[in-house]
Amino acid sequence: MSTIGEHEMLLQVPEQGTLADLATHRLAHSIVTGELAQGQKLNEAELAERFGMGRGPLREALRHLEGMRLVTRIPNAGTRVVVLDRKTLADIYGVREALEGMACRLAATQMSNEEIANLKKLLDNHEEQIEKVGGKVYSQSEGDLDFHFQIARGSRNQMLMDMLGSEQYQLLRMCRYRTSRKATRTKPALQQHRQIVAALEQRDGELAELLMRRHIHGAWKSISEMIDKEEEVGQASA
Amino acid sequence: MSTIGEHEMLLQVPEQGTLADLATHRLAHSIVTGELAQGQKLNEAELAERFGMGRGPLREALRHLEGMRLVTRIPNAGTRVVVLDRKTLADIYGVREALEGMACRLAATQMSNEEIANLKKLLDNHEEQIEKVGGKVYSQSEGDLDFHFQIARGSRNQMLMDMLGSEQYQLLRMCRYRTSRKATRTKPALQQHRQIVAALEQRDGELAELLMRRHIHGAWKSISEMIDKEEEVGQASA
DNA sequence: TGCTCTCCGATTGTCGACAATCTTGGCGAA
DNA sequence: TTCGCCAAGATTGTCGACAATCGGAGAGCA
Repeated sequence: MSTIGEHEMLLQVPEQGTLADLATHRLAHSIVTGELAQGQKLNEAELAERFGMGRGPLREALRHLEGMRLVTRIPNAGTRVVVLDRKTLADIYGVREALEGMACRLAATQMSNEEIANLKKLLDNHEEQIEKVGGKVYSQSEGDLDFHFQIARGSRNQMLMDMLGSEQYQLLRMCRYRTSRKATRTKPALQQHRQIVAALEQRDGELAELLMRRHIHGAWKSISEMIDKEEEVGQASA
Repeated sequence: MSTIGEHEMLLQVPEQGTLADLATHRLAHSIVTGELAQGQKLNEAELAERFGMGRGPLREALRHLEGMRLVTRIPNAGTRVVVLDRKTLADIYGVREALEGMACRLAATQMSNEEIANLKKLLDNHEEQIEKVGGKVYSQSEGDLDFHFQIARGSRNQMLMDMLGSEQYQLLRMCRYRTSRKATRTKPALQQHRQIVAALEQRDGELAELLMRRHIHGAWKSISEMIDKEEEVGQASA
């Protein structure tokens, strides 16, 4: 239907449900955007007061976040925001390559013509935003996530969608926020996205998988280099 | 080190931690083994009393299980054991094919010679158990899970290990319990396992991945047929 | 001066009770 | 008879207080 606001799906936003769900959402957002620093300790009482709720719901939220791997919990020692070191990111991107490649292969046979058309429109919007000075880098990054999520959805594999989109894989978004501010590599990424859509249009699953794997592999190499540089300046200033 | 008792890793058993962790463990076990039927509603007060704890820790446990996808929770309407229908199982096995194939490919270059040797011993034990009337089918099934988990560990990819082993993927064990009582297909499965280990010994990642994918694909076909038959008799008796 | 041990504050873990919401059974009207 | 509405029971959601445990500051001793 609509091609805009789809990334709402990535974090079922309204959360009209329980306070615990609300807290989960707010905390996840704070962690993903870096508002809460990596490794920072999360004080239950303090957070509960800030959110205007008791500690019960908040503890449930922390348990939920633990399941999402956004926090680490040690009994009797508190909960901390997860730390994304180089090895962890490498592992994530490796898994992503396998899962998103698979999603692409399935999507090539499962997506409707209309869905593929919408995907093209999404890329058009994306390009438009890039043209006007990159728009806010924010929406650009989220737009990219939209693209990947739409393909995951196109696979018609619920487990895959769960792992790549709705909950399990928030770590990715976290990584994006950390790295995508540099906002390099958007042009070639868009080009690769178009290639992938073309493969989907031709219903060529093998090619689509190959292109997606290559795309993600390239993204990882780019991010990896970025981390290297950051570590260098980190070393220099230390 | 030891090749026995390794499947303890699959459900960090001791759980000397909090009551919530204990409840998580006990509930997960009950669900996986089928002691709690699929779709059954979980009453908080009742379970809390049975486990001799308050509702607080129990609710945290349910939140954790929700993250593991072992239960489904609907606000103000309670928590239910997840239902593994045919589509869900198909999705799971599809994802498994991608992830375990990847694990195998990585393991071929990452595992030490000693680890591979231990893997062979594991299969010897496995064969022994099959010879003596199949032993308890239980340990046989768990032994198979051990095999797969050892390879996941051999990938040296923590995210992969998490997804395949320690927490996220309990659904698989649940499925095993439901289907493996029939205990067919153990001989060919063992044969395939040996082929995989041989590929690992030769450090042939591509071959190892291919064999693992084929192995899992075969397992799904076998289980799929089993479900078909069950549905037939179900239809007949209805 | 440096190390250890102890005690205290802070934080987490747990419980019981209360409020909000949903479900169900019964009653009355069309 | 059947449909819809209402009330009572049951269940979930939430809160505040208490107990258990941990980390750290400071005193005491070598």
